[in-house]
Amino acid sequence: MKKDLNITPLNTLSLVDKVEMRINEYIKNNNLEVGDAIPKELQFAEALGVSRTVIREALSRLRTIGIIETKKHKGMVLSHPDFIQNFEKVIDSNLLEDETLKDIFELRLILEMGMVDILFARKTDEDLKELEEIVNRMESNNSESTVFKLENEVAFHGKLYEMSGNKTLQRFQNLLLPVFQYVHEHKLPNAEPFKYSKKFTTHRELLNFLKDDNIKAFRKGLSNHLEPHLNRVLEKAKS
Amino acid sequence: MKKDLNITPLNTLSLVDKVEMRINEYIKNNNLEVGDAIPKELQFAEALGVSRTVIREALSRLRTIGIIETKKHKGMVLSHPDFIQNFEKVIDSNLLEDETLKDIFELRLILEMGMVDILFARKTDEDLKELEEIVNRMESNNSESTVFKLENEVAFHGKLYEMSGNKTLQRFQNLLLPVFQYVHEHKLPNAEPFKYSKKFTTHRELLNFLKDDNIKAFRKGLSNHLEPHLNRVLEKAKS
DNA sequence: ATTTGTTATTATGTATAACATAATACAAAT
DNA sequence: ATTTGTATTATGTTATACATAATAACAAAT
Repeated sequence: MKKDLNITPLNTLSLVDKVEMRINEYIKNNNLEVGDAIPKELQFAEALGVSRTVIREALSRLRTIGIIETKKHKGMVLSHPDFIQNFEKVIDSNLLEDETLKDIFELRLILEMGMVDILFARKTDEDLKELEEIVNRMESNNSESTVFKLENEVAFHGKLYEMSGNKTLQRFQNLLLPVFQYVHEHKLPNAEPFKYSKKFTTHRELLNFLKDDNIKAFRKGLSNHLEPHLNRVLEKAKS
Repeated sequence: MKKDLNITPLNTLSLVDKVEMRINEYIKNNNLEVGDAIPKELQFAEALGVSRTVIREALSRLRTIGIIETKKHKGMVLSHPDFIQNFEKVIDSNLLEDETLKDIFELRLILEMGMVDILFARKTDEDLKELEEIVNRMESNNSESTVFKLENEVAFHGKLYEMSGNKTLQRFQNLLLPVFQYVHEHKLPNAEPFKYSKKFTTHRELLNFLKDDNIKAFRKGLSNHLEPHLNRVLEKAKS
């Protein structure tokens, strides 16, 4: 029997919240760059008129997202935040929403389809040689061990990301992979046997398209290769 | 004249580091789910034999990455971490490495090229109507104001992401956009006049491909549309 | 009977003081 | 000249105390 007063509650920012903002401003306003030192905890505390406790918690937040680094017992300096690092903990927590998990599943497909141009622009002969070795292993390894199969699958696609030359993309995909596997196994309908509309494009064929510098065929082949996954998320869309 | 003793330094994890891990373990081992309450600060402090200060800093980290939420003066509960949220602060800090910035620039192109399949699977007539309105505005707005042009450009491509139906992708792209603009303007060589190898594909044409359900033409057109950007990152690759 | 006021309890927010420990610079010793 | 000792400094950690908001239980008022 709650009455909806339709009035927005006033947001009481905590001291730490405010201090965090102030320190961020301080860094920006002083045009500080990576490597530059920032004032000591006590200096901040005195300047802002709050206790060291509050300062420490605000600094702790900045440290958590990676924009400052503390040299123990020495001081703090600005540092390059790691774009990817925080994802790891988030993903590792197993607390993401189901919808987000599915979004991530799609994201991985999107990335792989979208990197084709860059992949072809940057692939080297050395890359292709390595990739061929992976494919060879996949074919020789007919032991049907599901674990090995998956391992090789990951190696193949992982190599593609590596070949893109985009480290952030590569790390991002590495992070997405476990989510992909998880959603694949637990969150999507009608898991296995999938009927391909056409012939299934093998890893060997994909490799050959790369070697022949045939981007069109590769794109089509990759699309075909990923079709079962893609279809599952698209089926969902229709229902 | 450093002597290399060939002995690995012992990693001195701070108490907070350890406590953070312990609390993470606690959550996992007890199979706690979103919405579940976690013990009070004092209970943690007592159980782990450390001061409340340390507990608070560890909890602060978990709060920063979004896996717990504290109801002031009441207690803490597990919450869905926001996959994107942490990026905002990182990007806003202006402290990312140049290489990461360029990676992100590419990432945005990759996303846009890669989402075509999903885009076509999910687009609705309503979407197309909205998109058409945007294109109409773009064409009528011949005031040549760079600001307006950019605004419309953003609206058009933003709408494409919205049409993908993938909220995470959409938010991700929104985050990437300012980086994209920044790199576009400050970090890449030979900025403007770009000679298209073929005829430039306009927004109107892209819209029509969508309406005609012509995915092939759209893909090609989008590739052409993004060519100047793509070429710039690929030029870089060769040098 | 419902609302309002009172009170006690609890948990987080904040402040303060103190000590531990590692990094650094510099003096002292050999 | 290199090593060793020492003072200083800044962060890491603990302990204690109080402020404040949420909650519940119950009394008082209409």
